[in-house]
Amino acid sequence: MNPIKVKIRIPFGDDIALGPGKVDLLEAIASTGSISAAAKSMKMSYKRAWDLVNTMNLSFKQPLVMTTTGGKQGGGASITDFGLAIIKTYREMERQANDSILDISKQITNQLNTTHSG
Amino acid sequence: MNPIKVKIRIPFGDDIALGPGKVDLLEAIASTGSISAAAKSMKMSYKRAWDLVNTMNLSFKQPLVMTTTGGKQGGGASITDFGLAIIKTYREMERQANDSILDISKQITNQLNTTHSG
DNA sequence: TATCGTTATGTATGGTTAAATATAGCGATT
DNA sequence: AATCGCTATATTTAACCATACATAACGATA
Repeated sequence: MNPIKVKIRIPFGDDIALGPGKVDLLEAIASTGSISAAAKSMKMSYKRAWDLVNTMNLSFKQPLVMTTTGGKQGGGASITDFGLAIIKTYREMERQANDSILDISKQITNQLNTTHSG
Repeated sequence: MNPIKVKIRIPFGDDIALGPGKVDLLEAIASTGSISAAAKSMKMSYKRAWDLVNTMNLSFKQPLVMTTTGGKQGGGASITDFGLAIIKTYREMERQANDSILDISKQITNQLNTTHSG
C-alpha cells in the first residue's frame, strides 16, 4: 500500500487538456460507448462530462473522442486511435512517476501519525 | 519549458497531510518567521494558513511548525528540524517524479494544439 | 499594568463551481 | 412520420469552500 498519490496534469492555456479525471472519463467512454453512460458510471452530470470531452478535443491537434448523434441507439461516442494512444502514454507516464518515488516516499509516510485521521 | 505539472499529495485519513501548497507555506513560514506574514506573502487568509499548519502538525508524529504567542513581537512561528527534513525530502521527491517523466511527457505535449488556449 | 502583533478559534458572508433542469436536434429503425 | 436515446447547449439552482470578520488570549517590554 502506497498511499501517496501523484497527479499529472497537462495545462493548455487557461484550462487543463488532460488530467486524472479526464483520463478516467475517456476509459469509461471507451467501455460504455457513450458520454452519458460514462458520466452515469462515474456519478457525474452529463453536462460536466460533455464539457470535459469538449475541452480535450479542443486542446489536442486531433479529437480524442468521436461522437455520433441520432440513429438506432440515439447516438454514442467512441475513442479515436489517437485518443487511445494518448491514454496509453498517460498511464505509462503515471506509472513511471509513481515508480520513481516509491522508495523516497516511504521516508515521509513513515513519519505520519499512527493514530487515525483528523 | 516543461508545462506538465506533477503534484504529489500525502493523504492522512480524510484530509491531506502534505501537498504542494502546504510545502510552499512551510517555506514561507521559514523565511518570514510567522504564520501571518507567510499567509500575507502568499495572499492567503491567516485562518487558512493556520488551518493548514494545524492539519500538518496533527498528521505527523512530530510537529513541523512550532509557534509562540505573546512577547515583544506578539509571537511567531518557526519550522522544526523535523519539518525541515520533511520539506527537503518532499522537494527531492518532486524533483525525482518530474525527472522521471521528462521524456515521455513530450509525447503528449507535442500533440497539443498550436493555436492558443480555450 | 497598558501596549503590541501574533496565535488561536468561531461564525458569517460571498463567490465560484458543480449540479439540476430545460430544450432542441439528430437519424436509423420501425 | 413516429419513436428512441443520445448529443449539444443554455439557464437556473444549489452546494461548497475560501474569505472576511470578530474576539479572546498571550507575554515580553516599556
